[in-house]
Amino acid sequence: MPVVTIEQVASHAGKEITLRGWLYNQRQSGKLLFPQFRDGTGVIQGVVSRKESPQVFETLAGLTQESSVEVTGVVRADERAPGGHELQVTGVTVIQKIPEETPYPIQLKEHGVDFLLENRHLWIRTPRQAAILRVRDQAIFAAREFMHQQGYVLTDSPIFTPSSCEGTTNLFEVDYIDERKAYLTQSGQLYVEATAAALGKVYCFGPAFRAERSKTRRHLTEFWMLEPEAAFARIDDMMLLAEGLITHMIQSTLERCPRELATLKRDTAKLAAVRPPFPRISYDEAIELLHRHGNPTSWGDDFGGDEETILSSEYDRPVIVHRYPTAIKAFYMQPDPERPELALGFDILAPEGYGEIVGGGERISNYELLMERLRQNELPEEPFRWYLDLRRFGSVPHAGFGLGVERTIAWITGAEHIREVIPFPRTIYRLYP
RNA sequence: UGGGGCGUGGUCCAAUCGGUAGGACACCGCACUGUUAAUGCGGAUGGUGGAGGUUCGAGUCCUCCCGCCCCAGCCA
Repeated sequence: MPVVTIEQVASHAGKEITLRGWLYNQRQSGKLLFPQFRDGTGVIQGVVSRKESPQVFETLAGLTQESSVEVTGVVRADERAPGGHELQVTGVTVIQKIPEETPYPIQLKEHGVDFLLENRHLWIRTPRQAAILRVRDQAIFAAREFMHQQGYVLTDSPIFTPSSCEGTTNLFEVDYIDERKAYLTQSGQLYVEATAAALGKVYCFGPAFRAERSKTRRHLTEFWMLEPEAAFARIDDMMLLAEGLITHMIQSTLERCPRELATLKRDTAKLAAVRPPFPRISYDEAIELLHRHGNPTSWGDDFGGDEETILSSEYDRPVIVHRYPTAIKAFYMQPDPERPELALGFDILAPEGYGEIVGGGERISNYELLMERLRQNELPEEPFRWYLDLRRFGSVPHAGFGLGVERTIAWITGAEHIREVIPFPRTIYRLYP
């Protein structure tokens, strides 16, 4: 008896097969039983007649939701079944029955956020959550595929770091060996600047940690970033790369996850519109645009949620905002030679209110200027010695960016909250499960 | 870190002015040969986040604590 997955059943129509999985739900109608099985690849409805298979009927009828089973049956195309195919069950082996006294806690009805997050380890079994995690897998796969195609080498950055990367946000401090302190990285960028000088075009992909007390739907304390860095690259090269990366993530998800996006009821027309070129506007132009919309932000201010919403709602695809005032950007940003008060940096704002998904730009390659910026930002010199070395030994212009994986996936899936798009979200007040 | 809000059976909610804490779902049983979060009837279980206060009487009012959510800030 071939063991197949539910996503493969269509190609076994008319044949007897075996499925391994869980009892997702069950309905009874007189002498007919409609168990629904899931195995991680999908859900299929079974049908059992009491008259024809009394033993199988009794076994399944006594089973509780999410009990684990191995079922055998004949695959039949049937329009009445969700998914178009159903399983005429001929045999069932119970692997574990959940006792009636302690039923499975997640119902197919509505639940509150707190309860679901407290039961995240079980919540991920529901079709919507499983679909999100599959889209996450596809989007990440596509991102790495694209980077590889573009000739970028994966050189991951360390998680333990001796100090802050940007010095602005709060870091998680951990005990290291022998009473030393280490910090969880908030960005791998500084390290890919080093590997870029070694390998040319590189990127890192990994978690980043921020001890900020951010409590919005766009923030996690632990999240994933993809950070490319390339020697000799300029700001325009990076805008082009980011545009290509985002487009590839979107288009290949559309192509390879149509079922998941349908489960999520995502409006795919909005995603299909995401093609290069993305609109590019300067910070100056963005300020003008805001003023035309009656927003009072004055030149020199950074943009908040309201401003991002106004800017991104002008376009049907992500918008790139470039050349922000140096004062509101990180210490390592290269000033624009034509207007030193501006930094050669850019952000990409996702449509539909998903906010900033990319931030990047050119880095300072001059030793003296970088030293000056470290002092201005009151950062210690010692932990950055190696970083300064990069400006002493064959310094070249270079640029890169960071892409927030969860924000991007929240946008692709249409998730209300970023915490739904990572298997086990970590937020300021939640460390369980 | 500021501002706002919410904690009631396992879950989702209701409870008028301070006056007997209730329903639905889940679970169990019965009925139903095409159900789609099935439906109908019946059953058992079980709760006001915690401490104190006001009151004849507190889910409801007051104080403190705990937990969580939303918005802003910071950022990806």
